[in-house]
Amino acid sequence: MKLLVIDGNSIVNRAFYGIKLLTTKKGDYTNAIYGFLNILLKLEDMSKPDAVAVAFDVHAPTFRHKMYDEYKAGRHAMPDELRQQMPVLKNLLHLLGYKTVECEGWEADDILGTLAASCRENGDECYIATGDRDSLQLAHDGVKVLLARTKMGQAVTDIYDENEIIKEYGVTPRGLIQVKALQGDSSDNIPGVQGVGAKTALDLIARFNSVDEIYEKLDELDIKPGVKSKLERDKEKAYLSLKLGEIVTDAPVCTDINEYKVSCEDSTAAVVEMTRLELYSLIDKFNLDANDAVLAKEEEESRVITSHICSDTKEIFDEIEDDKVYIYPVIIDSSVCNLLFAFGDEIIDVPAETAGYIDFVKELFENESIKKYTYNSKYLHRLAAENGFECRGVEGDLMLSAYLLKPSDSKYDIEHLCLEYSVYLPAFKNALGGDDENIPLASVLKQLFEKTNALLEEANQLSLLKEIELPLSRVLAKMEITGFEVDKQGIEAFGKRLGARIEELTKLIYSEVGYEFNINSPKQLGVALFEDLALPCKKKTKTGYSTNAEVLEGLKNQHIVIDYILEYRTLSKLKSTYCDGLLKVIADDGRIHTSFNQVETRTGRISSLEPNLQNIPIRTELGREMRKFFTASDGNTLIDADYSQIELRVLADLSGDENMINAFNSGEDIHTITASQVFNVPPEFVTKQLRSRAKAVNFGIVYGIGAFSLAKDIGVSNKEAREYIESYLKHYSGVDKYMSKMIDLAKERGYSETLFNRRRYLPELSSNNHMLRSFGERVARNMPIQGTAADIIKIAMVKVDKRLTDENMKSKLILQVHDELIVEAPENEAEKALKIVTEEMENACKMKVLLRADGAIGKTWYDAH
DNA sequence: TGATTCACG
DNA sequence: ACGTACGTGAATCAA
Repeated sequence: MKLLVIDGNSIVNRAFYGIKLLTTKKGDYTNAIYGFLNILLKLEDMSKPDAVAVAFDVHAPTFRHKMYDEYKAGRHAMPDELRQQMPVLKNLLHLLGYKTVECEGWEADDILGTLAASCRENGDECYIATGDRDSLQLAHDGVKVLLARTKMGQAVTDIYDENEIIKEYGVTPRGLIQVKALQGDSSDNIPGVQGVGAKTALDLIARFNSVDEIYEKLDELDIKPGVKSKLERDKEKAYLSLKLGEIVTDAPVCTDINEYKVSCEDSTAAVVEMTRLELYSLIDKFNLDANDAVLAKEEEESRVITSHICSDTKEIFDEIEDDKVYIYPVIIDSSVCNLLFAFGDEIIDVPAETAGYIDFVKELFENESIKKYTYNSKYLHRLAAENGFECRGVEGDLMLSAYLLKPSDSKYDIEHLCLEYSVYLPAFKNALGGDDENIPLASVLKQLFEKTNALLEEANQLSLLKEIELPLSRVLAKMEITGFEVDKQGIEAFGKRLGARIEELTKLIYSEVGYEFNINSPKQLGVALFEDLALPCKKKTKTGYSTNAEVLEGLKNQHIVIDYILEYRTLSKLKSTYCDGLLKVIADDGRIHTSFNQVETRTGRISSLEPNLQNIPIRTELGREMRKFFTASDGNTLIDADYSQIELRVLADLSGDENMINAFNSGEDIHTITASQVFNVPPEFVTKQLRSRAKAVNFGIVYGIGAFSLAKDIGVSNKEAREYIESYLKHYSGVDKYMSKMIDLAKERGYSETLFNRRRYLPELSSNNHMLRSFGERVARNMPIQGTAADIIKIAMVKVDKRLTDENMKSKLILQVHDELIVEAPENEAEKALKIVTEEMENACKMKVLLRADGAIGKTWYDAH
């Protein structure tokens, strides 16, 4: 028997970069798919195998992720154009009857090694197809390597067997492993012997066969003294490298050749997919019949997705089977939407203007036993809440499912999900020639739910979805609709006051600089300060001088204009973002209705937009004034409760550090205790300055600290900062161990996760780029903490809402700011509401440390916080 | 559209 | 040798 094993990632890369971008008419990229299949045919032709296995890496490159611009450098990420093709290619391979092999935590390399070893054992022949020369070491006995490479712009594939390798390199394939052990390989983190490069290593092994033999009689061998001393020095490294470079042969994959026999069971499906991808030439090459596609197309056309506009809403209830219904809301504006109902291939459109629409929606929504599967459940809850009823029985929300599976994606629309989860998105055609693009979107809901649910179950995330995110979407909907009352006149007056002072400052700045310019333009400001006023420039940005507050602070005593500019900046920010910005979004009811985005952050926090109510000023007294305009409406008060040190408490719990747990349970101030321990002084001698430094260290630990940044933050030397961190980790040794464990675990699994199984994939961890990898490590330390805290307050929100409802209260949650909840309560309920909020926050979940929430009551946000 | 700046936890 | 703490959203300028 003969097995062909293909290094899928390596070959698909060759295909992608070797062929110019091709797309279908619709715009889907196909060049990697086209190239891969052509190479596959060529490889089969060369090796004439009885069976074929295509190995892929599961992790790093296939996960899309957002990243900061400064980390964009380096070639770590698979480009989007290629990434999109991966699931399509894998699907097509399956349709053609090929088996793919993937194994979480194992690289394609490991799979190649394992299959090659198994063939050798069983006396089977094996061809390894790859573009990576590292795999040459696998070639011996019946194992040959098909090396794909580019020679003078032409793709060629060379067959390497043992003799061929000896001819080219002068060493055996096993020798190549020895060479690598001496030479090292930075991309695989193999150290090698420092100072020994490819040439020396090859020469040594060609003459003396192996690392072992070299070290056995190092003294007697004819080796240059310089090289000899290097070898002596790095002996341990050489042996470590040998071990690291060892080929894995025990990946848990199927090694039964018979399982890899190619058998295409549904050639029609393959032809249809190739037709959809417009890869017509491949149909012939794979000996498929293009007529299949024509026939299938005819069939496809005969089972067109039909839709009709609902004439009588009773029809919907008649169609519902098994009490399940798939609803796709087509949002017209914030309070109007059409509902598309998907029943098999049939779509029923219920436009908002349908007679009795609201009554129908009410009847459907209030019936808890009809299980709703939808996309954007928050919108369904808004529709209900706006009309004074509830939407019950929501069991699924594709947007939330997709977010939990891949929180780093930026878009979760149905088109993207179909690509991601290999669901065919049919084009819509109806008898009337309509072209409502929403119809096919609705028609694939069921398939997408099937795929995503299986994945959620695999990731243990179903309870996170059902017990936290789904109930939360209803709470968020209600909060959006309730909104936050503001004092419009107050904001206007404040804005005018700011405007007057800004004008004064503008004139002062012009007269100091000597001419008029746009103070808001960092570019013009930079020229004014650093060229015309000749102030010393300390920092530059990509595009010119840096003029941020930190730089300006440093120039404060050099010129009076700096003070004017700093004040100008502060005031114009306040005016434009907060006064003018908020005035624009006050609704007719005198309230501000923010939108909460439940699928944005990569840590599990929610975000607030249009307007963002999570960044209303508080740190300076002037900015804090803004909060006086956020008010309770007539007869009501505001309850504001916030968690005390939730992230550090979460860290204490997750790390199980006894010292930190005791610190919290003692009830003393955590920063003071930390200061006392880190700086080795009794608690009563901890000065304000020491406490504030300890506080910075505490924060830094949560963020994945570096000495440099800590030093900058608290204004001490680099060395001192390093000592603080060391001392901290010595006193909180559980934290130290925990942090290392988090990084190792994330590297091993490819993601980090919270206490409630929220995941964040970290492809950065396997990057060769130092900056990027360090970033991944900091995130691996921070995400479980920030994410668990986010999970906890979400649980608290669901519980608070439930208590307020169950106890028939009029009090309502209106805002969340990460560790803070705000409730608007009738005056006579205030005390009770305060008790409920703090109680539910503190009892959201059981931890090794107590969770503490402090609450207050006030007429305005300013007073209540 | 991307870069810069700054508001929050 | 390298650059430097986690997570967001909005306003503004400049191309």
